Amino acid sequence: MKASNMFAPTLREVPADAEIISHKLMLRAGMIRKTASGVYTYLPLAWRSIRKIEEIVRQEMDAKGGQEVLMPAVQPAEIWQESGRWNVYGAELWRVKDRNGRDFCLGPTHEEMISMIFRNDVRSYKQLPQLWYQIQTKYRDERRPRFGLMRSREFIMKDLYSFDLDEAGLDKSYNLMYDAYNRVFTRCGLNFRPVEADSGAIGGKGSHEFMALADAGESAILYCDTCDWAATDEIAGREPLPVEPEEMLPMEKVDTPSCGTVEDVAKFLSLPTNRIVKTMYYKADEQLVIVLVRGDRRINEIKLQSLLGCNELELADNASLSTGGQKVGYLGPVGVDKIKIYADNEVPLMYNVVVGANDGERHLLNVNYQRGDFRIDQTADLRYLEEGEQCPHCQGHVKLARGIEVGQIFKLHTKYSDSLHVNYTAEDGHERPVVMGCYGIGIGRTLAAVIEQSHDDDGIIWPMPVAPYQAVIIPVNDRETELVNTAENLYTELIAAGVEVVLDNRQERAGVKFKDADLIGYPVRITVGAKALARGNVEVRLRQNGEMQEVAVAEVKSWLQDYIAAEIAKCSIN
RNA sequence: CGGGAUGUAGCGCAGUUUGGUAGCGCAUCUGGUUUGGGACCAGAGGGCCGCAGGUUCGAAUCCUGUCAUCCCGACCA
Repeated sequence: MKASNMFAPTLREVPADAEIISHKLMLRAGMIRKTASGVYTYLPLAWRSIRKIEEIVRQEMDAKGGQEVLMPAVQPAEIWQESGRWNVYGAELWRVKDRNGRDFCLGPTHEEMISMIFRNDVRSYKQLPQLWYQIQTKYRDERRPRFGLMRSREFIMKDLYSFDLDEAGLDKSYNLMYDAYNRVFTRCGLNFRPVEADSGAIGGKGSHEFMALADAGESAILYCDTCDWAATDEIAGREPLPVEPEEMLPMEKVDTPSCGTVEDVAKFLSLPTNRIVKTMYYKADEQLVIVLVRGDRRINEIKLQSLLGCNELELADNASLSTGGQKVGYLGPVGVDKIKIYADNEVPLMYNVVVGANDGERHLLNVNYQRGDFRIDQTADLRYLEEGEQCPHCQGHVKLARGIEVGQIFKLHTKYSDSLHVNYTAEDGHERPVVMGCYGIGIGRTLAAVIEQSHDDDGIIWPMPVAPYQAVIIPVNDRETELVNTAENLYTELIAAGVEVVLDNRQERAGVKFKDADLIGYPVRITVGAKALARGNVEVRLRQNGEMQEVAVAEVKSWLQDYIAAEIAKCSIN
């Protein structure tokens, strides 16, 4: 590619709406442009990198026996109604109507579609297992698109679906994908970590997320500083630690004026926050429930929602509380009889706790569940694990990091085969539901994650396997024909050798070309200048560390080929 | 969904308070000088001031509505 004709509109200034580094750099390097909120056009440089990531994904999927298909982005409402998700998915499902008013959606994912295909054409156990995948544009009408390709409404995603005879087959498929994902992200040059995860709206039990570690990440992950346990904050939890028994003191009601929060109460009573029990009213599908948690803990609404099995969960507003004369900040479980009470596992073990008195600005001291002071209908792990707590699996301690979710793998079991009646005929002649798994990779998000992890003040530093081009040749002065000719010849030779190289033949001063080269992030820069050329050399500079060396013109091709091969090898497994 | 902010040239912004017919930097084009880290001089082109309505002799500016974009929050009792 010659830069004079390359469409890479680099910017000196960043558009004001870019917030994180990868978004800014992709805009500045002329890789993407915004078309609407959360909808982007991929310009040539971004598209080249995207295709490289896709290719890595294809190779690793194929290596596990995956077969690529392409399904429609537009899906009829009927199949979503059949699975029940038309109503469950919520506002993020991008619904559209055709000219006749028929309902469709732009697919956020393709479980329904692929299940239909399977249902129509696969009958026998002899045809299993199957691993089908697709790479395509998907849609989620995000409540708040942000951070460029990181959280967009239209995005490119690889989804693979596995169909197995039984759980053992699913485990095998799942493990194949677990391995494939490690290979994919390693080959993309990412610093990542697989973590135990919640399966969310897609459903099913058993899931890992692949997290690229980055401060700009939207997910929090907890990991052990000693063993290799790691999980998202959404599901991380542990059994309560044993509590020292105490003498149960008589319950007492005290005035606690203007103490609206746990911190206020703790301060007012000179007690640590872990001696208090928080009482939270939630509205779960319009049903009021109470949730109790230790004062210094945070309720994990994802855990709560999956326990309650409700579609919508929100904290109750003041209006729905005031009926009983209760006051936010002074709520408690004592004396409550009509509302179901859920408690985090730690709560029933606690002695002499403080709770709201449900009586003006007062709290109750020395409340003991074990004495029967209040009722709990169900206990469960309902809180977030916090940094610094003991690891759930060893004596180590929990650390917190941020990550970008670039992939997730799920065991769906028979969730969709049951609702959509996806069966096969087993060896014994009976119909059985097929056991499914699904495995996603956010292609654009992976690209963003790479940049997020690999850049400096001047621009992007591409890992070789996903760089849009491997090298750039810069003749330093375009009036000197010897420089220009050498650069041209080198370019022709490298192209013939299969090197992905750009010749920056623009009528620009050297400084402009250097700045653009750094911004775009070509891994190797070949500078053709008079001084070195007098010695028969060109300068070769590495983007990743700025190292510069002279290489004889005749040696450049083999030098580059070696370097590229070595860099790609650095990002490979085995 | 709630709150806040912003929409003026491709990008970044000023002008709005106090209404008088639109400006700066970068980018673009032309000519010249320059040529190893975003050059300089001279000139030029480019804007329905988000959109719609209203007030006014006159609106980027005031009023109403609407759309879009961005940020923060989405309840810790």
